[in-house]
Amino acid sequence: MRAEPRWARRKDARPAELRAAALDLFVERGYAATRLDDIAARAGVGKGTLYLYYASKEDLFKAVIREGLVPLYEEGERMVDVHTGSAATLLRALLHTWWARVGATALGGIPKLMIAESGNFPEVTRFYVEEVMSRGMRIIGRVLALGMDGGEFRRVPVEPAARLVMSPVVLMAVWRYSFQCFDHGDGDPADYIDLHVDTFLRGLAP
Amino acid sequence: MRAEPRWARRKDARPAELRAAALDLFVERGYAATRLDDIAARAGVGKGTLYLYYASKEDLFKAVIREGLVPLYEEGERMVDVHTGSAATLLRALLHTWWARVGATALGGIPKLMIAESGNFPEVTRFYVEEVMSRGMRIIGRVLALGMDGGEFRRVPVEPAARLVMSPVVLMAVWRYSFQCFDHGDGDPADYIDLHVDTFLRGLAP
Amino acid sequence: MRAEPRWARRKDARPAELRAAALDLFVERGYAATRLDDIAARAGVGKGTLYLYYASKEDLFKAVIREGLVPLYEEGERMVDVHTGSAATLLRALLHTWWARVGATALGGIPKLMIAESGNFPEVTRFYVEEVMSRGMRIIGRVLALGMDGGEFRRVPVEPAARLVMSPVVLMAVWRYSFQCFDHGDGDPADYIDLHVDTFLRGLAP
Amino acid sequence: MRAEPRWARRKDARPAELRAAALDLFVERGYAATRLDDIAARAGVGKGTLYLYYASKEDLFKAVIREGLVPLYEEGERMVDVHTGSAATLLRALLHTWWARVGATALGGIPKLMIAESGNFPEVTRFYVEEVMSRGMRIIGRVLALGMDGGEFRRVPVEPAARLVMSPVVLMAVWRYSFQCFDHGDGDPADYIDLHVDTFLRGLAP
DNA sequence: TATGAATGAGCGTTCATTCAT
DNA sequence: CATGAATGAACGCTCATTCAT
Repeated sequence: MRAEPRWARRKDARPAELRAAALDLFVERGYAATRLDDIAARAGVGKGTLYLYYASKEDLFKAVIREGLVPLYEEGERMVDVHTGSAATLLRALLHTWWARVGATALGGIPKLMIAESGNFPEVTRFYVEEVMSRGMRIIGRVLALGMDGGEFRRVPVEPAARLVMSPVVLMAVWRYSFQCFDHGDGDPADYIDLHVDTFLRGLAP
Repeated sequence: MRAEPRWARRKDARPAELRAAALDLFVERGYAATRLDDIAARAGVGKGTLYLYYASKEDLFKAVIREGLVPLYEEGERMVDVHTGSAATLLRALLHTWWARVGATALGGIPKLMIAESGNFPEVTRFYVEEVMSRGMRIIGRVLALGMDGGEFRRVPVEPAARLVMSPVVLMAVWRYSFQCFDHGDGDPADYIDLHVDTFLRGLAP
Repeated sequence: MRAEPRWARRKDARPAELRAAALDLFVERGYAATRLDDIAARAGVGKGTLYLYYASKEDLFKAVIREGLVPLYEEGERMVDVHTGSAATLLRALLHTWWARVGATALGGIPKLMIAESGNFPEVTRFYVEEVMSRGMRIIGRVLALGMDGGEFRRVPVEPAARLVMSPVVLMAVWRYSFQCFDHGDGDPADYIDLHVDTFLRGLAP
Repeated sequence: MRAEPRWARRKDARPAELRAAALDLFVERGYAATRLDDIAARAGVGKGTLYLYYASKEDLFKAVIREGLVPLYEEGERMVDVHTGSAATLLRALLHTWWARVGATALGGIPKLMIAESGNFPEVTRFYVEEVMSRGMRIIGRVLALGMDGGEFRRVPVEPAARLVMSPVVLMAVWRYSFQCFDHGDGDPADYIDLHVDTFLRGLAP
């Protein structure tokens, strides 16, 4: 009388599958324009099944945001914790890693999604700002402070500078989901990031 | 011997008033979540009045985008045409002007709006990409090319570099409409732009 | 200081012009599907002008019905009053006259219109039934009674027989406005009426 | 061990129930003046349920027409196929049957409905003319030809004669739904049909 | 657990009616 | 008299949510 492993596995995986389907469609069409029917269909379940895992459409949206990026940022913090080389190297690594883990994956849609829906979900927006955005900025800020303290960078206000660092990669991720199909001129994201880091590091030279 | 009937003035001004009200609400809530009732109420007219000027909600949305930024970009092009000083000065002036005319005004919501709704309006997205975004990039690109040709900047690929220039200010405008109320740490936008230009110009020094 | 004759003439003619425009459109599209804008446009006046002559759409509809056929039926009654020849000849003349004056003109749409809208306008339907339909039946009935009294026709119940007489021509008028464009097989209405009268009179031979 | 779920039975029966409710109201008030709320209420379902079976109000209307009379006309054709007695007997039987199956039932409203709405639904009007009206005429026409070929009737043009046969019964059905409540003088429909057939057959005697 | 038929509140849109000109 | 801009009640249609199976 074993439990059925196949079903059990599906049952455990369901929430993540549902969130993945929801994220895809929310990012593509926006929250309001996405029908639960479509999310259910994309996840390969019936419409009612959604309600076994999430109490409402809004609840599903919140879960998409909450479960999305937080784990990755913990990894980012560890990267800074254990780093021993130059701040410049770390900065470059962090941006490339962010792109590989977020910008180039479906998670890259989350910033676009939050930008679009912030006005309608104050509670989850506060969560996103505090637990994701600010946290990311703090990671970058730590690296900048490290470099400035070590004489590697000239002194600039940390928080605005951290925004300068993140802006190009965040906006590239956002554009990727918004204008990619109409914008035929983009080269390799890695090259773009390197150009950005090169220029920024020169700009920060003491 | 009246100068002109009150109505005529209203009739001429109405479309712009309606677009302004629509832009405010579209930016705040997103296209789908904005009710025409609310747009009409904010514009101080009845719901049916909207349909005297725009054939549908979609039509109104398109007008908001189409009539919004194009005139300003023509002005930007003229700024480059007539400029005589250094490319660095021009670049700084363009960004500050963009912020004053777009980022700090209601028009600053248009990038956020297009980011959010691009998936649902391919036609107007194409327009926005071609007539607004690409045009803005071309303006910046001309300045960068100017500086590189004049030995003021080191040689870098123009198009990605133009993106780097615009990213922080565009994203600041987007954030202003999305996360401002939750993000208590931002300083003066002008300072932020100056920090960006300073760093970027140093980074581009030959 | 004469009154302006042109205007005065227009002013007097307006109600009839408006009713004519309304009849055309009511017959073509039905009452509910006809917009007052269209009626006004067809009559060549502004939308508000309609309300100078008729208090509401419903009022206009009632006028269309009330002013439409009544005068013609008075003429029909006189035809019977003054007739001296055989009942058969009179019957044939009445049907041909009805077709010429009603069936073949715009007035032929009134039966279709009343059939369609009777459920929504009980008051005007009662008027139509009593002042138009029943009156027409009474005219035909008088002719039949004349023929039966004179030994020209065999005795049959007058009222149902009168309906039999009118049915083909009324239905032809109705079809003309409903199915004409899809029904390519109809010959000359006059031949149809003659066939009807011939057959009916034979059928009524003593 | 249930035979079948209650829902399945309902699901199969629903379309016919909805069409029946729609026919009643369309006939009573006309297409435009009938609200979907009322149709749903009469069918005992919620408003949204309609859209599970018909894509739009127009679609429902078309189904009402398409599914309404066609099966009956197939039966009519079989009656002619298998008949062996006189054409006169067959003609009388066909009219009485038509009245019993169509004129006296809710289906009798369909001719009224098509008359009223033909202008707004060209496509379904074409269907009705070709698959219902013309087909009915052809059935009657076959009987007339039969009688003429057998020497039972004198020779007359078949198509107009078929219209003469149908006009009184069709118009009686139409009137039943339009003027019944205001027209207090009608006797037994069967008597009316008999009078019609008697007269018409005498009129067609060789 | 999973389903999808059923629901009805909500919104985009239309159009008869009003009224300032 | 005549106009047409403005209005808002009304209706077709959608879709998040429920619940019997």
